[in-house]
Amino acid sequence: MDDDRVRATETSIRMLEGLIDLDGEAGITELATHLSVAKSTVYKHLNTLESSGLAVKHGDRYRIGLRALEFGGYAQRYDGVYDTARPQLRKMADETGELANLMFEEDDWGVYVHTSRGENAVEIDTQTGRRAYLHATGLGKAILATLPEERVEEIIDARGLPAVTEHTITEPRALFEELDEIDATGIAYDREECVEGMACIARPLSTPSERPAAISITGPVSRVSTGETEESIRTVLEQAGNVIELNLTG
Amino acid sequence: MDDDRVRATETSIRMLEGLIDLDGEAGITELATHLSVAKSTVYKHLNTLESSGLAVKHGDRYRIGLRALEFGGYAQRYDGVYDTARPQLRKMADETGELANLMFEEDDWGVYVHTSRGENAVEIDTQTGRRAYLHATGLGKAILATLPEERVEEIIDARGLPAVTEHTITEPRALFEELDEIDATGIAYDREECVEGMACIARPLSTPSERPAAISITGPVSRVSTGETEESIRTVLEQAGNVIELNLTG
DNA sequence: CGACCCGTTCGCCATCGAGAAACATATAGT
DNA sequence: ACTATATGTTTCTCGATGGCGAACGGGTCG
Repeated sequence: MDDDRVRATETSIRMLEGLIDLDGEAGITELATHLSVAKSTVYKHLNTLESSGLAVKHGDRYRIGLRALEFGGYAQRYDGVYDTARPQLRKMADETGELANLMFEEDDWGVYVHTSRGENAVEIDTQTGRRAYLHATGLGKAILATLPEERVEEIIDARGLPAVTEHTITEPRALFEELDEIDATGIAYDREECVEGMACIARPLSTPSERPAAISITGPVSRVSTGETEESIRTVLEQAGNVIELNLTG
Repeated sequence: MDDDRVRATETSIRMLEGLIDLDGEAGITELATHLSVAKSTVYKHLNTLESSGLAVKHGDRYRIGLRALEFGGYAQRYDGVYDTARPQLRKMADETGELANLMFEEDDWGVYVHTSRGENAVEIDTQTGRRAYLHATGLGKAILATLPEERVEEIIDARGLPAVTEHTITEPRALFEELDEIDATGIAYDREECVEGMACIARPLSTPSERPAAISITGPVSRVSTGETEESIRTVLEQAGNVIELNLTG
């Protein structure tokens, strides 16, 4: 039965998604045609969203409002992992000069929750809140490695194993093998599986929170994947991870 | 007429707010009694919110989902100010050792959009997305100083001038006087007007974006408000602000 | 084992969300 | 200057649906 959902809420959310599709900003007619609904419907929904701060009106154009950020903040911080990890990410970024990331698993997705940029950090899009396939990033694989096999199956069923680049693992068999190895070594590697030319070294976090998490360092293959730096990045990850885990259990 | 709003959407949003009220986490019955609506209603709304990622179910408890963070990210970044300011905030934090903040005005509120912590940064709550009265913070006053008088009147009408601490400006007269001074000097001070014991030095940002913004350094009165450091913080703010403005107009 | 408490399901009804079309207002074209 | 066209706003109508209350079923605690 589809009767345990509220359609009006769903369309309101579709409005927000529509705004994103239309480069984050749209007028009423524009959004109405994009979503194939009546103008008056869009009008009422945007009005409602605006009065709660989830949308913002500027002239005749609408955008997503900062209120969403407030809600997001609660999602981000409720278990303390974010707050604890944040200074460590910064330290990681400083020590390596690269890009440090924190990811949570939620709803079968990997969600980038925070990033910290070192001096030479690459400029790739790790916008806070962005979702990524768990099997296609070092962070995601690190997370998957901590989950029971059935859970991983579930996630595969839900999201599939699409190829994000030509190096992405797309075979369940291969994925499970790698997860075993990650579980054994405690470190996950990603060599251009997520972004062409980029590599990523990740480490799962073992926290009291029920929300799976991982941290990583990302950079160009040329820098991150060479034996020497790889070694030092691993220790940076290890230390930062230990500190985070200690702070959370202590 | 109240007919140009969507009630179902409003109640969905009330559910999210309710979750916050209940310490970020609640069961269905709990939330139903808190909001004084039928259990089945809460059930349907949370179900809907969950399937879009705005809520997350863990066992029988619901929380706000990280999807909100994704939406918030778009609100944060659409005009480029956030991305441009971020590295400068970090620099400000490093150079002063204190807490650096970025605030936007939206919907007559001041919204904390990013913070960067220096070595000695105080641990106060500047959670991303948090809203604050514009008249009661250095950041807010810096923003108000850039707005036309009518706009400031509007904001006062909408949000009032409540006393946040005993030092908060609560008289329109006094506020406008200070805004004039801020406008003349380009710097806004806040001495315990927002948080007891804390001072804040802020500077408005003049950007191509129609969204008013300001940056600041916050710290204990004892450190921030003494002549010498105050001086150096001012120059740090000035420089960072210039760089941001230059990057955005260039 | 029974009394509760919770999430879930069911069925009902007045409400209200959604659409279509008319209206108002601004901008562009000739 | 005056259409023509686009947009946001309003109105109206109708069927769907949101919200309720009550019943169900599965835990848990005494």
